Amino acid sequence: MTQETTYTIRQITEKTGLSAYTLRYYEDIGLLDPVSRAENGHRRYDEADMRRINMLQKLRLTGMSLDDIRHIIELYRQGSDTASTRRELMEAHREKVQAQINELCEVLEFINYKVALYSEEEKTNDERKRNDHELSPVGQNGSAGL
Amino acid sequence: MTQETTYTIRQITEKTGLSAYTLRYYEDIGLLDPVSRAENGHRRYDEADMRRINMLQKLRLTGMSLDDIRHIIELYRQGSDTASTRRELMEAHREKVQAQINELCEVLEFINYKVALYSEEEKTNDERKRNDHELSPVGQNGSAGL
DNA sequence: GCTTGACTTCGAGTCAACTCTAAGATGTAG
DNA sequence: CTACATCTTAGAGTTGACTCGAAGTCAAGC
Repeated sequence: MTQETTYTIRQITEKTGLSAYTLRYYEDIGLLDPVSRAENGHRRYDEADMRRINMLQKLRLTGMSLDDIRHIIELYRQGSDTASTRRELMEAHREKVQAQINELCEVLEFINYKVALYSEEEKTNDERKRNDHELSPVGQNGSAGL
Repeated sequence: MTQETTYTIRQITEKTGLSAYTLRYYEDIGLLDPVSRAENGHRRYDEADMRRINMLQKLRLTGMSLDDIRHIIELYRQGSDTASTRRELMEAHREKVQAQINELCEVLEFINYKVALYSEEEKTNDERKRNDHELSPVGQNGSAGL
């Protein structure tokens, strides 16, 4: 049989950006299946582990809790009878992610507005400085919030 | 002078969805300026407080830490000399938010892929069930990850 | 006058998700 | 053989962001 390529925990930390602590933690709490070992007891991750970790990271990015992720993995382990439940969970999650994206886009607008406001304040401020020795002070920026 | 409209903490919880605990906490750690009080010592939030809270919520949505938000507020309190620093911080944050949006869009793709995969699995599964009494089993879905 | 309800304070408690410590095994380089 | 790096474990500690408990004040209604 062709030997499958495997990775040490260190290699996984480099590939994923997750710490070794976190990788062991994920395994402890059942997000990863027990990772196979070299003769000395060190972990050897395989491609399937890598795919699982990738999936974890994607779902974590969207703010899904480790508990919810574990739930889906649990269902997966129970076989293809759970496919429709998994699909439903994913569809529900898709709505949440879409909502997140929409919110973030709104905040992006807001940030753009703030940047413009601060730029304006900078300009006004510079002007005041230039004229400080002969002209009266200019009013504070009269704008909203912060 | 025209009396400015003010709000009780309860009204603010209703408007913002933040708990009263959280509102007091935000004030304690300096995210809100000390809120003015009624004669009985109860908080009376004004429009400026509302705007600040709105801003806080928007930035929190993007995952900015309370500490970073406080830093910007601190700068704001120091006056318009800090406008350029604030602008730079906001521009840096804008990049992060843009990156977040991009990542979330990628994950959305991934989720769509998973939904399709699970749907496929469902279908195959149903078929297997329908034929269970006379046909041989069908192979597991041979696909990636989870 | 007594109860109810909305608030107040301060300090402590909770939760998720790590993150680290300590002690020990193994492997490689000098 | 010694030194050092890299892993192992179980369990404790940390962080950020709340969240709550206890005790007290105050106004309105019965």
